[in-house]
Amino acid sequence: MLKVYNTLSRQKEEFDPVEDDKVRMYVCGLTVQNYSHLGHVRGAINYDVIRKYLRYKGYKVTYISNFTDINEKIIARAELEDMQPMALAYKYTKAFLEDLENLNIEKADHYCKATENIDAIQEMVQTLIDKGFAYETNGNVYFRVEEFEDYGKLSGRNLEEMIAGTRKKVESDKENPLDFALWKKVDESEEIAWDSPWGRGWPGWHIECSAMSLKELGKTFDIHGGGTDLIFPHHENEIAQSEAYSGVKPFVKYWLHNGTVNMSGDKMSKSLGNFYTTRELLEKYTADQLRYFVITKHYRSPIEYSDKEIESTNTSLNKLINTKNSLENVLKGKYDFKDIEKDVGLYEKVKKKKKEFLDAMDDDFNTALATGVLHEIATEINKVINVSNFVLTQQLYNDLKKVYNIYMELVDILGLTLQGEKEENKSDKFNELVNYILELREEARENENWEFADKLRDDLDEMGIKVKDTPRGTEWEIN
RNA sequence: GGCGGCAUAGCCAAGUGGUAAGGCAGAGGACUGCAAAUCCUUCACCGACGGUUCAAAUCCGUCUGCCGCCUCCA
Repeated sequence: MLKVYNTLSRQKEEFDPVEDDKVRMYVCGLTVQNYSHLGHVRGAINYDVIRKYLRYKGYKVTYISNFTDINEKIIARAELEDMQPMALAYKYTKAFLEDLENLNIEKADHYCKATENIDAIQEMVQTLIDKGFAYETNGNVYFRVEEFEDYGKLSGRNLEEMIAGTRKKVESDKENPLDFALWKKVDESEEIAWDSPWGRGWPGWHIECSAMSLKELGKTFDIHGGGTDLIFPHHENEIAQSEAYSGVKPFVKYWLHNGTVNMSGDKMSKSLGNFYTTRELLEKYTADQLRYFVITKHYRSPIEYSDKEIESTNTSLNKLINTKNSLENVLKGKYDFKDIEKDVGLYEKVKKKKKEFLDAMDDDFNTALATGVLHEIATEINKVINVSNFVLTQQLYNDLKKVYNIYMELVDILGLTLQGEKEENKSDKFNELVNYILELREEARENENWEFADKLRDDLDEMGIKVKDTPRGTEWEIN
């Protein structure tokens, strides 16, 4: 039974979607004003795994995400880069989609953009005004938070306290300092703006997500995800305007929030400037390495990024890769079967571990625990195939094949490939050549010409080809 | 100041009532011509102080420290 931690109730709840076999989820995307960074990627990886696991559980998952492609930040950045705002938004939208591709993160089923949903947004704003939940003043439209009795239910705040705690007096045309903008008037000189019943302007930040998720997923959908830093005000406001608009509660059944990525003690963010872009990271690390770094921590915990830590998890990941490679080498069938009775019970052990893995995932997507189980499986496999007296029987071969399938099935859920860094460089000719060199080395070893044998190995190593004399014979890989 | 969260070995990190998964680093050993890979062994008085309980890392209280949000943020 799957349990998920719901920010709304602040506890784990049994997952029970609106429709039995379907899951509709919406994940807040980003403002496409710059290249994405690890903070965005962390969330994207978390929800990618969640989506994969839900699908594994048999749900048909609809995954929607968005791009905020018009606001002050985009305009400001466009000026900086001397581009048209729309062109800038396009540039970084494209860049982000490329990043996802390079990270082996599945694309959303549909991405919506604020600028393509102005009509839906305006319709929503107008309805909120008609219902008395919003008011227009001086070309701005604000949501009247006091009209919405549940305001604060997601973030655990109440209006009185918040008003009392308001830091400074904002002189504005709002009735209440906590009222938030649904529609923002913009200066006449602004090239990009839309006409509306309230004057030329832009959508407020929160309204786009409400309008688009309602449009794509309906008045009540299952999962809404985003970073913990979006709980207030963004998601709080989404609830208020969505439920006020539709009259249907709840807007979302399960609110999921992933932790932030910190660096040197502070949240990695564009405004603080302490971030690595995804592109920078991908120059140094593989998609698997970044993903593994992320999923060895629980999705709700904050992560402290450091090069040292990611190097350490890379070593850990290598063990999983090595196990896969060794297993594949065995299954390639170049070993003769010995006709003896020998059941090492590997398959049974791995089946048990698989259940542990799935239990971990059922417990609020505990990928940290699950990867631990994966390591235990790898150790069990290594114990069988990496021994000096390795004997392959038909029965063991069959078991290893089943075990391999389980191993990769679980690895797939996590979205890992366990591909070595440059597997694609292995062409047939290349394989042939390396194997030929290793034959020469084998001859040298038989003649105890260690010097030459080691030279071949060292030279190959320098070219990035690692040679290993395993109990099963010599194997090699690119790294 | 308000709201929320966290504090587990040198480091990272699971674990929410029955005396601590996993990984990195370290130490010792096995295997190897030497390596690499792999395996085995070893490595925690669970921030402090009280309380509840037969039993607490796990529940309650106080304290200390850290983080997020309250302004744009994944």
